[in-house]
Amino acid sequence: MKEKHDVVDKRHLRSIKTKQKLLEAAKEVFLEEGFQKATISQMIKKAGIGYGTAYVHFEGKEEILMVLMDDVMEKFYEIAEVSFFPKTKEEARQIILSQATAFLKMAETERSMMRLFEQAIGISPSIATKWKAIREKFIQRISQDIAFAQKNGLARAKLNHTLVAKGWFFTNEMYLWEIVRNEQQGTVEEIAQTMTAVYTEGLYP
Amino acid sequence: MKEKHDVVDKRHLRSIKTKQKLLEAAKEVFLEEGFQKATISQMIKKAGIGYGTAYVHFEGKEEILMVLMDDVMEKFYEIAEVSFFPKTKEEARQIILSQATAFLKMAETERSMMRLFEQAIGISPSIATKWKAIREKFIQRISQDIAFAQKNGLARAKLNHTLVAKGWFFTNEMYLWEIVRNEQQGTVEEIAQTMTAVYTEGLYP
DNA sequence: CAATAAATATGACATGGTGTCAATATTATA
DNA sequence: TATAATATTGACACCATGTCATATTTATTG
Repeated sequence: MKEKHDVVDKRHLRSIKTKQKLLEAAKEVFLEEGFQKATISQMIKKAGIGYGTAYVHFEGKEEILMVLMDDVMEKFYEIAEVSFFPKTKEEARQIILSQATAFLKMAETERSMMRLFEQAIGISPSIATKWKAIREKFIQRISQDIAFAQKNGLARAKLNHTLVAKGWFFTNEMYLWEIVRNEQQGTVEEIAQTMTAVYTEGLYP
Repeated sequence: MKEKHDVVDKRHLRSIKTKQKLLEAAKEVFLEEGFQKATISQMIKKAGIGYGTAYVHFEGKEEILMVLMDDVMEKFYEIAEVSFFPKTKEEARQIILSQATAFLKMAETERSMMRLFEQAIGISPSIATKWKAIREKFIQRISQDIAFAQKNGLARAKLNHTLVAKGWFFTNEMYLWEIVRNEQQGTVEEIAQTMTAVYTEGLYP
């Protein structure tokens, strides 16, 4: 006798496959058309399923994109997790630089998805919330790092660490979008280096 | 005999008044409903004009908001124009601080309009372009100021002034939106002071 | 192995917004 | 007054959305 929890119902399997077909088709349509212009009709046509079926699996375009964004999100969270225990200003600079570089590199490797994301953030509150969570995560993390450096006498103690963290992340984020849009001048490395230089000199005496 | 260029045609006047009525109604609807939910039907109803009339005067929602944004835009441009000829690091800090404060104050005084603007930027490319122009203006201006300070030996010369300018503006801009959304912690003054402290310490040796 | 139940898929339909355009009304000019 | 130019209008065609009664497929029961 087969174990219930290991085997998937034949019909549940059908459901999963339909959902998968839709997700794949949706991704193509999103990338071809952008978030606004993409329609459910295009997706279901490409997936070879019925119109109403899309609404069985998702509440609408937004939710479909939310799911598609999940693995990109995961990568951002990984970057945010990097540990930070510098003993010198120079060590701090290096850690910060490499984290900033990794962050900005995401814009290049995930450009097409991030482009979609940017459009969607402006349109869909639920997707905006998703991005906001990432922002919070980074800010909280950076804030913590600054507090650590301040306790160790490395960073200027009079500065409000939360405000500094926000400011630093904001610069990173805006550059991220700029790179996503392909509007930046210079390489990611150059940008990261310049940003980091001003920031570390500003924060560490 | 009346001068042609001084007198407005009676019918042209009618046109202008209709347009004006529409703009006023549109502003109300936009503020009540937000950019997305606002519809032409609501606006023409409130303005007491016919549906097609809206499309005679504007190409659509976007263009209406563009016009409504113009005076806010003007104020931003004024802030960008402040002259910058510091002779000491401290003098620079003060000028930068007051400009940053003025910039962030805009978020408070024009909150409702800026909120609309933020939504619209995500949705309408033409409005995004309008904002981008402001951003360019500021960045160009800041960039110039940094170059000036570098020439006078006030600012670290090795830094790419355009990249630094962007980074600095980006922090300002993101805080602006945060304040617009009413999500900020602390007062505008606090934020401006902290941002400016890190920035000037980072840029000026 | 029916018969019945449960889960899944479907597309026609109602709704609501957009932008257009032929017709109408108003104002200017001959 | 007749005619031309300008401005306004709302009905209409179009398109996307989300819902729902119906159909189809799979599971279970006696």
